[in-house]
Amino acid sequence: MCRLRVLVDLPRHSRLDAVLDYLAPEPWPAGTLVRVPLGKREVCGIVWGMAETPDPAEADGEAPVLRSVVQVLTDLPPFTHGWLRLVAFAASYYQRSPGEVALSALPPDLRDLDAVQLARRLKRLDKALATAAKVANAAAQAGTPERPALSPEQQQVLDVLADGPPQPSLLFGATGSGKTEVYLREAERVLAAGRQALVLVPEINLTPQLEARFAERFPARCIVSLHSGLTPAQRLQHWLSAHLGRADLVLGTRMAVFASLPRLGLIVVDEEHDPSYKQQEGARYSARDLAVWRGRHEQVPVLLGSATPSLESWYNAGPAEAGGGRYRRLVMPSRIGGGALPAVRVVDLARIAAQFGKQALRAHPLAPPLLDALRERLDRGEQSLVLLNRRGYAPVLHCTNCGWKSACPHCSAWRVFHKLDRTLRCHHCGITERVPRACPDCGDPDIQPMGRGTERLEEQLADLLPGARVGRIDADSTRAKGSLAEQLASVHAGEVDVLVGTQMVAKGHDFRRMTLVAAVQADAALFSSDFRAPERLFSLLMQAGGRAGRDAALAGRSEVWIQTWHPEHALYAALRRHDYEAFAASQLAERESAGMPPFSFQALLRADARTPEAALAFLDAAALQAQALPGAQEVLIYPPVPAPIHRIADVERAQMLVEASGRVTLHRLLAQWLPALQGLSSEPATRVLRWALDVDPISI
DNA sequence: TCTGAGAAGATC
DNA sequence: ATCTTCTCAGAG
Repeated sequence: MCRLRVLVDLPRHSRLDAVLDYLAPEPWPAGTLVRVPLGKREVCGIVWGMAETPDPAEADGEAPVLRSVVQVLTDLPPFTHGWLRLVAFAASYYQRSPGEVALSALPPDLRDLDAVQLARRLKRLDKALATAAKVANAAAQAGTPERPALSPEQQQVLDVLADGPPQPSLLFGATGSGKTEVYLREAERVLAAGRQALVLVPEINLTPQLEARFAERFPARCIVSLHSGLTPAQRLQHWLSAHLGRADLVLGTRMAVFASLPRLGLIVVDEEHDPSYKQQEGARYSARDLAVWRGRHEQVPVLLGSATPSLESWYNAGPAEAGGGRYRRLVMPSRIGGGALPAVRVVDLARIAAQFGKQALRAHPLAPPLLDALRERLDRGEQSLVLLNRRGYAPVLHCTNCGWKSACPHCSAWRVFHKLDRTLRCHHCGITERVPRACPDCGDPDIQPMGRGTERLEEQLADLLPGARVGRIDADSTRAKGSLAEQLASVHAGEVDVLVGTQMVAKGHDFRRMTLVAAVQADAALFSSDFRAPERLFSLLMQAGGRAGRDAALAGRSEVWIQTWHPEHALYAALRRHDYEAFAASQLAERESAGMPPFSFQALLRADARTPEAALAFLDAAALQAQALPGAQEVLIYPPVPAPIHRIADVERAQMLVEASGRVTLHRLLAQWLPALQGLSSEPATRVLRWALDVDPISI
């Protein structure tokens, strides 16, 4: 008999570390999948290692009586050492149990399978792969697909990438500069060497088109996707193909960073700046950061691509003297085909108001010159995109008589008016009600929408541009499965002249005949309390601008219009010149003088409770604990504050920021703090509904 | 006294 | 997380 240390899915705050000891008749290597008894249940576990002594129960009666492993899933090769190390690192860095990290990285279906069911699935997978291989072979016979000639910049980047030991690189390439072609060539090199490539994208929506491009380029290869939009069975099949080394290319969202890849040879993180790479619940990991770590430790190149890199990455790719030097910086400033970047026009709303009267601006959502520009596109048969990052008809309704507003009864937020189904919906807790006929407070029937969302903008544009076909793409219009693809296809087919959309259309989609992109209400982010808001705005506008003039022939007359009350703002000035570098430099200078990331490292402790007092009391007590820990002098603990939206679904949320100048300092404190926090949450005086620690938070 | 919701405790 | 045991209020 030997003792196996096994990872099971237990959250960290159960004082066990989610590594439990079990007996097995023979030893199994780390990474082996097993089924073990846990309380009254039988659960999936992963062998983490062998325990030192054979069985302490024999030596001393105090030790727990060990239970036996029920089943070993021998049909599945064990996880690689590299994968296990990734799990261990992620668990310790983000302060979760390795069991939770490991098990939540598996497809849910896999966790429920016993050996017999697994064998059946594997057989079916084998058949499916054999059929796919036949198709692939036939495709390969038909000849190798044509590859576009490389631009000098692409060639140069690829030359650098081919040179030297594997390392992380930041590919800073303008929209339309052909970053995807670089990914394809790098993948080609790696595949030819018999390795697997992992490609991460920020959103599920972006997988189909990228998958199509890879499939077109590598018709003989097995390509699978990995994201939460797959059916459980698909997800298991795709995951298994990767784990068995049968899939050559794995394309997925942040969860895919944990894909088991025995022959991993390359990791690409496309749009690396995108906040979606940060997991916002459970183990709050950054898939981009884990990708970099994984690449380093598996000695595999990591390619981070973006036209507007995160300031963290930009800094890391900067000169070593300035604290960077961690990533290689690769630059592709020009668009493929020599197309110019669209001209950026900043519309000063104050001047428009002076010129046309405030009334005109109130009645019309768009400044008259912008409206003219839209008409111009319409006359030429070109398309326009009008961006508004707010869905629904109006963000709030109000009563003109008594001042009532459509507050959500459960959240500290307004309910949004959706005209299509005449509802008031809270975008935070989801509560949906019919719009009242009259003011619920005073009975006055005159309740009016305030502000505007995409629905209203769509309606107003249809009014202002008679004859134009106005379409709208946002989370509401694409709720049904497949409807986003359908609507995008209709835009591509030229069935829409003016497209209204939220940020979901600003990302990645290629609209060939689009020559105008307008952001009508961008200013809010300029004065947000979140220090990352300007970075996100710049990136959104840059990316949106990248939708315009993708067709080199039309690039010359492509424009980005931005309506603002603050035309002098440095962000817009940099945007006008397409000058990310200047923007980044000014932001970094600001961050440095304020001691904010990337010049410091942060963690955010969040607490949810029934009352704001309880949430704050927990955090206050937590702060006292932290201050008593060794090394606390090197860590800055901010006072607890209510969250930006302090109440959601009748739960009060508060948070407390902790900051240190070094990763190690911060980490040392967190590691000691966590057990103490567990103690706090079991004391009546500081009891909360939930608490969570967010390491490297991206929204504060 | 009985019952059931919710808290507390354990999981190798 | 999930399952069991405990505990205390309110019904019978």
